[in-house]
Amino acid sequence: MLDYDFDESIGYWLTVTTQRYHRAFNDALVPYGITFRQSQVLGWLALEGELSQAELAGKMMIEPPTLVRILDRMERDGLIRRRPCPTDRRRKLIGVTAKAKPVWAKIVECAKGIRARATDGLTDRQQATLKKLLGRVHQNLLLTPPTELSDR
Amino acid sequence: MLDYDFDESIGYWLTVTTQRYHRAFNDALVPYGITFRQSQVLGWLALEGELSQAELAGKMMIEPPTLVRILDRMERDGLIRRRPCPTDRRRKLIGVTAKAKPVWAKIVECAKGIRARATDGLTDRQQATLKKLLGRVHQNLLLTPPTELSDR
DNA sequence: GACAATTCGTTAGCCTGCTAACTATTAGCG
DNA sequence: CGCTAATAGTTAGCAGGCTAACGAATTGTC
Repeated sequence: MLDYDFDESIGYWLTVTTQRYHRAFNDALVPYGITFRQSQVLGWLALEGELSQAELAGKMMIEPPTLVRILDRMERDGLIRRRPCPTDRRRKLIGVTAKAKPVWAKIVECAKGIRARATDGLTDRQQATLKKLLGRVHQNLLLTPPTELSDR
Repeated sequence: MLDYDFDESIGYWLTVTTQRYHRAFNDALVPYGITFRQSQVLGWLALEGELSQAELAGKMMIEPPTLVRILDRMERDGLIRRRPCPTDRRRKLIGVTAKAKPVWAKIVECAKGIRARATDGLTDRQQATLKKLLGRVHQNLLLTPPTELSDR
């Protein structure tokens, strides 16, 4: 039978919990017409000011091609602006528009609500533990996979 | 500024860790020509035998339309078979093909490897804690969102 | 027995992930 | 200076997530 317990796997719980989290977040954002990833873009821009696409992709831990289409939609909806970098003609600087600013205030409320809901019943210590354990798993998986004898 | 610490958010760690996990899993499965979700389908079928699509979607915690395309690809690749249910003409029973069986043995090895890598440095107690905390977050987010005054 | 409500699988349309490959530009080095 | 290498953004193509809406079949109810 070669059975393998998905229920017992960390990966299973990681998957279903994250899925649930994103769904809750996206549902909460529907009234404002944006998505989880779009809110994250606005979040980083609010924190850091203008960023290039590569920098933003780095902060969000996604690949640049993934970011391109997220930004395309946000630009289409008038939430962000792409501006050519004055010193490097390859780069484009991403900035928020005036239209996005009031949206951002709503998102912060939303995010706090979801976070509170997600961590309901968990003590501060437990939340810290959860983050620490997730951080360790993340770190473990960042390392290059143990391919037999890297050939370079 | 209305800043909101993505770094401090459970959602951030959930997102990046899960992404990393899926990427590691998919990378490891490339030699066998299948993906994480496809391996999960084979896993549940190995455990439970033939299942309808609705049952399978329930086990995998995804929506039926999402499953349809996953199964389409697996059927195209000859890994599974859709068989009309003899007692209910709406249902289709999903079963693995002979071609899929040797693949499944490989997947189990793979999955164990990834799981070991992900949990490297974590004690059994810490792994249990992680699963318990994830389970609680998942449970919290399953509840219907606190929409103001459900109107029915 | 007939009609309404429900369930099953599917399709269409949207958003998000990835890799590979391309163009344009900049950086590095002989 | 000039050529190679690296970098920034994009496109194309694939896989996976969702909701809304549909036809076919079954269930429930009067």
